[in-house]
Amino acid sequence: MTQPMPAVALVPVVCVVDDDQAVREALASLFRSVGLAVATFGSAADFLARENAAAPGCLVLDVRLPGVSGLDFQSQLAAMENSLPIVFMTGHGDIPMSVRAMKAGALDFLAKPFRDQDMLDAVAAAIERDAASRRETHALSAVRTAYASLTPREREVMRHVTAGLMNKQVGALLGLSEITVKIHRGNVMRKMGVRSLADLVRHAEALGDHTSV
Amino acid sequence: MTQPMPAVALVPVVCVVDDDQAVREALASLFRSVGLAVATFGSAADFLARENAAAPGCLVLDVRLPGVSGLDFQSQLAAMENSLPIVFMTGHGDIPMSVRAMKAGALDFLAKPFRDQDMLDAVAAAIERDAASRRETHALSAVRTAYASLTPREREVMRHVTAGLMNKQVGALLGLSEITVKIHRGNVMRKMGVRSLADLVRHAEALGDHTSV
DNA sequence: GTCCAAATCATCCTTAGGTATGGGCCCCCA
DNA sequence: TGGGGGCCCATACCTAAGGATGATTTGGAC
Repeated sequence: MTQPMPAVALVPVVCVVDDDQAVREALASLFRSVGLAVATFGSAADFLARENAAAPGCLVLDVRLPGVSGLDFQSQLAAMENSLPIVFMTGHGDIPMSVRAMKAGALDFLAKPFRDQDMLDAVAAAIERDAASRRETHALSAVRTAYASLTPREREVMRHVTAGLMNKQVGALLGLSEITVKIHRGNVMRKMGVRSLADLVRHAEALGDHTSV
Repeated sequence: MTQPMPAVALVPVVCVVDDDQAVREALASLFRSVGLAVATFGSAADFLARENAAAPGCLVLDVRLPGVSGLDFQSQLAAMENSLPIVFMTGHGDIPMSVRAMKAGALDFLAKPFRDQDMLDAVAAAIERDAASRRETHALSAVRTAYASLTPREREVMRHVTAGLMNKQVGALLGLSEITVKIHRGNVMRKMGVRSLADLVRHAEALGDHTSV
C-alpha cells in the first residue's frame, strides 16, 4: 500500500481505519485535497500490520470495526504504548461512548455526518499534538540513553547530588570519601552531557517524571 | 496573614446546579447518602454568588441552565480560573456537546437517565482530582510567594543562575561585578527558602511551568 | 530633609567543587 | 594470564561559591 520510502518517514500520515471502502476513499480524498499523506485500512488488524509503523501522524478510527470495537482498539493501542492521537468517528454513537473515548485520551469524536472542515480541523490538531509529543519524546530519549550509560554507583551519586546534597554528605551516605564522590560526580556530568548542576537537575527531573513515578 | 478559617472549609462540597428543584433534591439526597456535603443552586448566578467559594469539591452541572448554557458557564469558570472539576449531566444532549465539554476539561458527562453509581463514581473522581490539584497549587503558592519577594535584580540573577551560568558569567551579562552577583544570589537563596542550587532549580522550573508558558 | 530599600563594589576568609596524577582492589572475559 | 572496567582512595592545585564587614549611590516614602 505504501512504498518503502525512508525519506517520507517524517511526513505525517493520516491513518484511516474503516470497514466501509467508500468511507475510506472519501476520507482519503478529503485529506489528500489538503496535501496530507493518507494510508487506509479496512480493519484494526490491517492497521497493526502496516509498514512504517513508526511514522508520525494520527489515526482516524470508526468506532464500529469488524472484530474489535474502536474503543477496545484504543485501549489496546494504549497498552502497547502507541501514542498516535485518535480521531473517532461514528454513525451510531451515543454520549457514553464519546465520553469514554475522550476520557481515554481521544483527541476528538465526530458523529456522522460531520462537516469536512470539522474532520480536517480535528486531524490537524491531532497531527500537531503528535508532533509535539514526538519532540518531547525525542528530547527525552537522548537523556535516557545518557542515563543508561551510567554505572550503578554513578546513578546513586547523581541521585543524591541532584537532591541538593554536598559531596561530603553523599560520601557519608554511601560510605565513600569525598574524593571518590567527586570522581563519580565528574563522570556523571560528562556522561550526561551537561556542564552545570542546573542542567543535571533538569535532566534528572525529566527522567524522574517518566521512570520513577 | 488570613483569618482562621472554619474547619468545614476543608470538607469537599458537591455543588449541584440545576434549574429543576426535584433534580437538585434528588441529587442532594444521593450525595448525602454517601456522606458528602452538598450545596444546591438553581442557576449559574446563584452558584457564583455562593458563600465559601474557596471550598474544595466539585461541580455537578446541568448543560441546560436558565440564562447561560452549561458549556458557556464552563468557559466562564475557566476564564476566571476556577478550577473546580465539573461533572456534566444532560437530558437532551448530543455527542458534539459532550465532546466539547470533555475537550474543555470536564471530568465526566452523564446522559440522563444515569445510574446513581455512575454519578457517585464521577463525583468521587472529581473530588479526588480537585484534591490533587489543590495539593499542587498549595505547594506552588509558597514558591510563588517567595518569588514575589524578590527584587527585579534578584530575579534576573536567579534566572541566569538556574540556567546554569557561573557568577562571573551572570555578572558579564548584567554588567555587574562577580561580588554583586554573589550578594544577589545569596539573597535569592535566602528569600526562596532553599539551601541548595538543586532545590532552586526545581522551584524555578515549577514557577516557569505555570507562569512563563 | 531624612530615612530606607535597592543596588553596587571592595577585601578577606572559608568552604565547596573540579581536575589531574597516581595507585590499589576485584571481577569478568578473551 | 592478561586486560579492561568498575570501584575505591590519596595528594595537589585551581576555580567557584558563600559569608562577613564596610562602603557608596540612587530613588522613593514620610
